[in-house]
Amino acid sequence: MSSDATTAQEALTFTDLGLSPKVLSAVTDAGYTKPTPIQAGAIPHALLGKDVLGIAQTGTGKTASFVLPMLTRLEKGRARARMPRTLILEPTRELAAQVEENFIKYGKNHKLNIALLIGGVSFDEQDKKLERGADVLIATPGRLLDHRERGKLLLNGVEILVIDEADRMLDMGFIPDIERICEMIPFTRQTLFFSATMPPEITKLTEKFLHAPVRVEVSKAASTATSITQRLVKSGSKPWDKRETLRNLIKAEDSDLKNAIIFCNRKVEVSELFRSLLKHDFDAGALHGDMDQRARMQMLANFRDGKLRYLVASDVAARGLDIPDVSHVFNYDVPIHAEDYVHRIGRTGRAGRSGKSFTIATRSDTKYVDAIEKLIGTKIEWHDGDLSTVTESEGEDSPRRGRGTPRRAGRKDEDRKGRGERKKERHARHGEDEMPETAREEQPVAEVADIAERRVRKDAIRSENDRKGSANRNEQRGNGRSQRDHNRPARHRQEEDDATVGFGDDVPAFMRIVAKV
DNA sequence: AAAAAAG
Repeated sequence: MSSDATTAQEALTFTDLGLSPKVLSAVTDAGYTKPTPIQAGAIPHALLGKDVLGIAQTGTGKTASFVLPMLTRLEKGRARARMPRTLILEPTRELAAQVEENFIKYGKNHKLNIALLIGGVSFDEQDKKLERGADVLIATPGRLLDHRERGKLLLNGVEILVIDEADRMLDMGFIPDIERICEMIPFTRQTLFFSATMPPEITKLTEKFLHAPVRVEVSKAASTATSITQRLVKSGSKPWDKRETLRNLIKAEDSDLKNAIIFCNRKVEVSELFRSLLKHDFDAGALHGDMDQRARMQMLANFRDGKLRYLVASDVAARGLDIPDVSHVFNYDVPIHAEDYVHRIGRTGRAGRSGKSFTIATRSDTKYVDAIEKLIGTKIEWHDGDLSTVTESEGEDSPRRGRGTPRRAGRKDEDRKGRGERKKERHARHGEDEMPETAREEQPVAEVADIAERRVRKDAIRSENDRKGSANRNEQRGNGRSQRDHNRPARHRQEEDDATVGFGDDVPAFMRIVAKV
């Protein structure tokens, strides 16, 4: 490590950093004048072609700290077919897409070919972009290696390599892939390496793949602790109890609540809660890794644009996602790993705003709550009395839940069961009148993803209609429906027809229709 | 007890 980049950041503006006029003009147009500490520290060195080790959390302006100097450096030279000039590795598809957006935003004065290589979407378009010659290649590791193995991609022309969120890659078991990829790229490259923390494995990686890096360390966004109000909320431990707790909480917060991310620990819970909220007329979307990629993208976009007020999500959304104005974070489940708590609540209180987080806790969560409090170094206040006052509803063996009703099945269980058996179980559950309404809303992940996807399609059709400004909606609708829809079972088609009733510009009506299903 | 990523 050569030097710590300590500069008088107060005095700095973007014009002092050595960026090209094209980049500066895009930065100005985006409304920024003053670089963040990580930007001020990293950009001058990155522009000189040095390796950079950036230690910074998300939300510190880290992305621009590599995007801006890369754009400046890319102005010289051209990309050749199948030989990208730069490569950015990201741990999740959403983060990769977010980086692409940054390149589009700040690269608007450049003529750049940007290729996004992520899983869950078709190869064709990605192949075409590679063939054309990519100046910027943004990828998740799996899909990148897939392209390489198919011979569509040569990495020996890469001039700049960015490894982002390295510690998260480690958590996700990507390090062997990262090492493989690093070894495919000539060592004459420049490497920009970012991590929020520096566990020993990551330090080893930097020693192996970075050459005399400039270390830029940014203290944790001091705002996190101060601008987020944190509360614990007691709840009975049954799913219907927790859902009711959540609904009451949301309603009580209504006047303060602009929008909220609601985190669950598991994908099935995301699906269940999502459906439940729709049923109760909440303006909700869902996001987890088993959903169709288009649905994932659309849900996130709609939440960002304010078309959805609530986003029920797994930890895929816990880190790094840049959604500027989230007023509330609800933890429907206490995260099992304390660090995840910090990442989750960090989705609110961003950019100097204040935020609120509520964590629903049951008796069995005590030890996880303790671990969180230990990690953050403070006790979290209870919102409305602690768990000693909570009343648990009946257990699973009780008549309330009914005989033989299986406990919530994990995905593996679901997969092992035949269709018929699952159907039988659903029928059994529906026969139980005394069971709370919300307790019945169980639905395999795939089906919810399917619903999500149909919503996405409707949304797409709607924007298409808006764009054309057509007078004849019915005709448009007919045209907009794909062949696949006609192949759907009648019940689904019916839903879709229902859903298009009252297709207005003001109200996303399709949501309420889905809720009636 | 989970999630993420290549199918």
